[in-house]
Amino acid sequence: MGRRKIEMKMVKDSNSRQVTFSKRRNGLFKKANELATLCAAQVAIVVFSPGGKPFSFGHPSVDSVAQRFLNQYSEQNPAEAYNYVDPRQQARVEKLSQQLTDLLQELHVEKKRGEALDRDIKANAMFRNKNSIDDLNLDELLKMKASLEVLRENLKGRVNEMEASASLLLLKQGTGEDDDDDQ
Amino acid sequence: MGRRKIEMKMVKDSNSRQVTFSKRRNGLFKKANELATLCAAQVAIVVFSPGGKPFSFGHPSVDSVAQRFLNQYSEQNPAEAYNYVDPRQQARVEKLSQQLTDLLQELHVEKKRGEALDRDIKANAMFRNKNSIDDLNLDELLKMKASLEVLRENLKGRVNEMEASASLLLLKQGTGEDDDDDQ
DNA sequence: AACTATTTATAAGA
DNA sequence: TTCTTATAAATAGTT
Repeated sequence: MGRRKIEMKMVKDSNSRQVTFSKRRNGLFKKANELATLCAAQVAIVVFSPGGKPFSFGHPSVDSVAQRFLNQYSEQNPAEAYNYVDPRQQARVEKLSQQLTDLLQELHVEKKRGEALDRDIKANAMFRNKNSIDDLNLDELLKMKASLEVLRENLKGRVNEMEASASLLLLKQGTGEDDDDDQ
Repeated sequence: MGRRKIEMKMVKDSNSRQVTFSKRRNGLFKKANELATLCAAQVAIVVFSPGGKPFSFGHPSVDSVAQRFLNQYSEQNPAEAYNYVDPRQQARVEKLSQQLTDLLQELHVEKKRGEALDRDIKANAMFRNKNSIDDLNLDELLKMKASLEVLRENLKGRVNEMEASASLLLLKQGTGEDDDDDQ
């Protein structure tokens, strides 16, 4: 967006990448602020720059949103009463987290596979269209494509839900800090 | 942005607000994805809609970014001598653990099926290459259609299984649904 | 869910 | 980094 359209690949040049990161981080936080303002929504964002520096945006604060996220699952759990985490429990959570990460990785592969299939079907449809051999089959193919897209959307949602569920087990102690950190 | 510029105040009409929320949430997540892709950055977003439903975006995942963020602030973590484990949390962890085990089992099956699908797709591609565009006839088109239908059935089955398995991971109600709205 | 007239974001350049 | 500007992208209002 701008003088030229750019490929959605990692910007190779380290300097340009840093510039792009700064600009887009600002843009992202601005959008988040607008979303919160216009819609009375709560938003929390944490970003690590390519250099590993943390930035955050929160409305009303990262901490409050994280707490709310937590409370959804801990119900009336008076978790704030103790900050200690049993090492065995911690180890277990970490193991679960690792498994979940692996799982998400696998699901990511599945998604890629689905996208490849989409491309195949699309190519097929275009090919047919160009040669206008069989419009009925083209229509069927497009319907199939739409159906696959719905399935894939469902899958995507499930992954998000899993991530949210897992977050819970990990967001334990208070976050501290809310609005903008710095580089 | 659009037909008219709008004031940066909460949208009063509940319906419009919901529409705006959906559109802008999508926009925000897209921007976040671009930031992560272009800049090799890690990004986590949690949003609560005006209706109170949570949505999240994470690259590589919400929990990994949250962990990294939280670790920065847990340096002075006292780790009391309590040996108490909240039973509810313990139950959650055990339940999740079991579900993950089940899910991993299913994924193993899915992997095999995915490999078969890959072979099908490759065969299809070869089939298409072998026959020049000009030679494509109705018979071949029908074969291709049949083949694609088989592929769709396979994929549908795989996604259904994944959805069923993933559902087990849902600890509570209303965790973001898929990608859609709420109120 | 789609469609556009506009506004906004931003890539490249200074 | 900040500004400028040409262009790409997002989206408000509409159907």
